Amino acid sequence: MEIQGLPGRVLDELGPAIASGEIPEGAVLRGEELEERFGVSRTVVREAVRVLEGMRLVASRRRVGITVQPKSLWDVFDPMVIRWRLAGSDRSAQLRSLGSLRVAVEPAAAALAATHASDDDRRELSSLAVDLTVTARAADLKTFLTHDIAFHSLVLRASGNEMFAHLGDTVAAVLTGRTEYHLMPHQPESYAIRLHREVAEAICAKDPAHAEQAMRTIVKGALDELNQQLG
Amino acid sequence: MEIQGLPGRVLDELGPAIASGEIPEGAVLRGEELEERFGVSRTVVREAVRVLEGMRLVASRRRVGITVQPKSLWDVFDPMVIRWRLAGSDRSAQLRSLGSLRVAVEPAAAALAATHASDDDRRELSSLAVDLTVTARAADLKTFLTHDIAFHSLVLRASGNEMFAHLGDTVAAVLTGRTEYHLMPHQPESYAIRLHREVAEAICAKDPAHAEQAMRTIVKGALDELNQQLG
DNA sequence: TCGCTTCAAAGGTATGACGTATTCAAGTGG
DNA sequence: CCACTTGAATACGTCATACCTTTGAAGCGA
Repeated sequence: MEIQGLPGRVLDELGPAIASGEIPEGAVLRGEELEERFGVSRTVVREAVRVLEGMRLVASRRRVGITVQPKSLWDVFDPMVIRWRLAGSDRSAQLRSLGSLRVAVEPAAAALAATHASDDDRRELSSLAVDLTVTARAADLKTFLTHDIAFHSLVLRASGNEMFAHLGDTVAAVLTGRTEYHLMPHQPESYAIRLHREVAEAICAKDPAHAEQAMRTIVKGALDELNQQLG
Repeated sequence: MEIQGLPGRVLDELGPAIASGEIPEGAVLRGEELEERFGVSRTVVREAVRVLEGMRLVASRRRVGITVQPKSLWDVFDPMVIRWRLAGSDRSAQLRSLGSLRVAVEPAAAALAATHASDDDRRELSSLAVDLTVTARAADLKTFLTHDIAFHSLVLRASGNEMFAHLGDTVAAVLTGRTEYHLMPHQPESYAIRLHREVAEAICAKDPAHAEQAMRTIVKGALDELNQQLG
């Protein structure tokens, strides 16, 4: 849960309902209705609605009520919105969007990391690449996922760009979702593993072009695979 | 103003103060203190704080107060946060981050637009490229900015990726900020203009590679220029 | 039919009361 | 002298109520 207390509980039910389209665009909710539905006071409902308003999921107007905004206005980069959509019926659309985003961002992040990463980051990256190889051979999907997330997050963080770094959690959500919904080959491909090591080596060798190219191959492969599985 | 009513007023003052670092990380505010400072009731303060909490700018804990979160936790993709940082002392850092993001995203968006754009989008894009040429010759900076924003927003939208599309407003803020703070050559360069036309033509000709390459040259040029001006 | 008035519905704000977690410190025992 | 317990102070959390403001829509009259 991201936000605490009763408003958090309301958000955890209302947010996914809206993000998944269960409550459609243009639907109108009344505050009193929500109070009854969740058995909480006006204060709590209002605070929850304010947060949703901050994400542009809803807008509140006098004499009308709380209306669900058209999707095009939603803050699709908000981590909560992303999580809610990944959990709901919009999952595949969200995964596609995130896939394209990864193809755009991660190669650039890898290139930047090759020039900006600290020595510690470079060492950690090499270490993670080895871990990936080992856990892949052992077919230990759970640990593999952990290391995969750590690897991609670290590259994003090492890029030195705060916005790229912030996408680490989102990428983590994508990778997790991919394994959870069995959208992944049961045995991690050795080719992908080799590419991860290539990325790590290129970043250690301060070779931006190579790091970018290898990372692009990784994320493009992931996107192709996704499109194949989703039809 | 993004959020209405008194909470919006509080946000418009508190948000920028936090985002600009005027109120530093780790600082602790008390609700009562904010009530007095803004002359509003608990209700209003609490709702404003909830929104800030949704952006991860602050966290509220019992017996402690409202503490400003470390920057690394902020939702740096939230449009409000971006605007606040662009308006404050963090402006140059924010512009750099956004510059790198553009280099990553816009070429990818251009490539996608070349294959996904509708015929209407393609026509509109050609038209905007012409408008850009004309207003650049006339040295009409204000109108030029309008068309420039329209051009880049349209490419992002035409990519068919909702997340890319959502970055349109952010790019608009960057372009606007660039002219406002005189970080732009007084007369738009003819080279950049030619590249814009190249992008439009490539998208119309359904040539993803060319569109991507031309757009990359544009945004890389913008980033170089920015780095030059900021030292 | 058009335009004005009036009314009521729904959110917006203020305030008082009470609940509750959390911290800090005093006190206690070893 | 240290560690643990205990209690009270503090600041947020929640509820309930009252009243204000806005605004859509019904109703009325010209």
